[in-house]
This record gives sequence, structure tokens and C-alpha cells, in this order.
Amino acid sequence: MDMMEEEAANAATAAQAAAAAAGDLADVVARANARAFLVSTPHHHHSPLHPLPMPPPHQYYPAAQITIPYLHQDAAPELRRPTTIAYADAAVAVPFEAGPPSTVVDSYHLTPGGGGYGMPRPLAVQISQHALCSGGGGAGAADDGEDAIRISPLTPSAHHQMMKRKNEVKKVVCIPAPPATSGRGGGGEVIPSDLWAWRKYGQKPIKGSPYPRGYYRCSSSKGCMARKQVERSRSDPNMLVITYTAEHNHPWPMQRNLLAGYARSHHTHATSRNKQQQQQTIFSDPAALMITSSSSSSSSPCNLYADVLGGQQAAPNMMMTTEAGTGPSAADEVFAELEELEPDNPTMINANMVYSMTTSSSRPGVSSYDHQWHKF
DNA sequence: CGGCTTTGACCGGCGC
DNA sequence: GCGCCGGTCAAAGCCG
Repeated sequence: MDMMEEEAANAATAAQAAAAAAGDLADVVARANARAFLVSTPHHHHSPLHPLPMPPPHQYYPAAQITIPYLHQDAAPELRRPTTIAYADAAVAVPFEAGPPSTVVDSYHLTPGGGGYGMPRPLAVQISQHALCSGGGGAGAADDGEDAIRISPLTPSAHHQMMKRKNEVKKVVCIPAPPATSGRGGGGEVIPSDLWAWRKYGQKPIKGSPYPRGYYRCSSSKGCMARKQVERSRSDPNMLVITYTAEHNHPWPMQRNLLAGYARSHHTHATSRNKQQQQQTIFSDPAALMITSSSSSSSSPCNLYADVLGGQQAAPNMMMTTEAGTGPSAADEVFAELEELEPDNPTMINANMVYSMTTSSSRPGVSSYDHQWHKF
């Protein structure tokens, strides 16, 4: 028991260090993203680059741009193919070399319309989108691969019930998680920050899972209905499953607010307070997590970015600049800031790869939805 | 003082 | 109708 606790303590310390480091990058990326996005907004309905209409700004999800190059240019066929088995498993196991794909993922019943949550379809690759593939009762919200296995295939009636119960779109992001902080009521989860300000309003043990699910709502804006649920994958505790619900009805938090929230959580790492509460802070968002690759070998921003992309070819033009010419400046800035951060963040060496499931379907209510697991 | 987490209570959907 | 379960509320306490 003592050993386990010690181990957990060490893990927590490591996680905090990583979190602190990642927080820096997350912040950088967030700010650059926000900037890039703001710049692009006026064009989002007209850009010839986007065959599909862009959603309003508040629907924009920050992490998207980083995934583009890989997905559109370099994604392995098996990761692009609409499929079943390997992908969900890969989403869980691959980042940690946990072994060969094993079982059995059938269809995740997803809402049609796929595409994006606040981004043009081509960009909407990072966030899986499905309607309440979990929703209430039982199966629990979109979960990890195992859940994907568990909750599907849904019977038509089940699907109908879920649709009936809640007609909300959820986006599920699977990301590598820092080591579990162990015990203490399962409270000490290190929650990746997604650059919005979230306030925890609840936590529940989930039946069938040893890990509790945390409930967060957006605290940036009072009327904002955006929510997210965070839980560890029960099949792979190293993965965090974040389910986003509803959309932000406001622009990005003002930098000041962002920094305020960030400073608080960030500061807690620096001061290493021993409250579990302080562990529940910024690690990074999916985007920032991608920056946890081994940037130490990078000598230039572009290389760093390549690393960020998991060793895939960097395609700067598809990054911030993709959005209607948003942003050389934004990209430059993030590069610059990344460069700045890099030497100070030697801990950012987890070559984590992030996957998420993307889905599409041509017809609602049809049970055969395509879904893909994408590498971030 | 404001904002945050924690946590037990409460509510509503769903299956039996 | 009852019980289970997931999701939310709200009071209490902590922290800077």
C-alpha cells in the first residue's frame, strides 16, 4: 500500500511537472489559435477554401488546426478507412504501445452531419462527433474504446431512445492522460485544459468504471451552455476521454481571463501545493497535448511543429493559415512562442499521439455510420 | 471577496 | 410504480 501511494505520489509529481510545462504550450497555442481564429472569422462564410460553411466563431474548437496536415496528407490508410476494430483500439493502445489491436469495435452510433464542430469539414477531424452515443442511462457517455465496444452497436430502438432523450451533439476526444493521481476518492484527476475556462460542478462514480467522471461547465460566460465530461478510459487508464457537450455561446475568453484561470492553475504547480484540488488543472488540450512530442530534437519552429504533429510532415500552410489566410502572423507567433518555451520545457517529451474518432453518415437513423480514428 | 473544488442531495429518464 | 443511474444543484470550505 505504501509503495502504491508513493508511486502515485511520484506519478502525480511527474504529472504536475508535465502539466506545468504543457500548460505553457497550451497557453501559447491557445492564444495563437484564438488570434488565428479571430482573424479568419470574417471570411469564414466565403472562403473558397471551405466548401462547407464555417460555423460561428463560438463554435470553433481550438485544437483542430493541428490535426489537418496529418489527416489529409499522411494519415495511414488504415486510419482513414471507415472501419471498426483497430481504430478504437488504436486510440487507446497505440499511444502507449500497449499492444496489438484487440477486439472489436463495431459501430459507434453517431449523428450524421459529421463534419465539424465549428470548423469546416476538412478541419473537423480531431473531434469525434456523435449524438449522445451514450447519453443517459447505463452505457455512459462517449467513452473510450472499451466503451465504444460496450455501447455499440446500439439497437435502433436504443438509438432512438437516446436521440429522443437528448438531441445534443457531443464531441469526444481521446487523449493521453497523465498518470492517475490515485486514490483519495478518485478525485485527483489531472484534467487537460482546453483553453476555455471550465468550472467543475460535479463528479460521479460511473457504474462499471473504477474511475469517476468529472462534470465541467464553461465559466467564461454565464449563459454559456458548454459542458464537458472528463473520465479515464477504463480500458486504458492512460487515456482520458473528454466529452464536450453543447457549444460556447461566446468568443474565446479574453486573454486576461484565460491567463487568470491559467495563472491560478499554473501557479499551483509551481508552488506544489498538496491539495488534490490543485492537481486538477491544466495539462493541455488536445492541441497542446500534441505538443508533448519530443520537441527537444527540434531546432526550428517548423521542425518543432513537425514533432508536434507526431513526426509527420509539417505543413505550416495548413496550420493557422488554412483559415482564410488567417495567419502567418499567428503561426509565426506560436512558433516563436514555442521556440521560446522549448528550452524551458524539457519535460515535454512524451511522444504521445492522440486519436479521435471521426464519424460521418449520410442518413440519420441509419445504423451504419462510418467512423474513423484519427491520429492527432 | 470572488472563484474554485468537493460532495451529498436531488431530479429526471429509463428498464423492469 | 419502483429502483437504478447519469447529470446537475448547491452548500461548504479552500485559496490567492
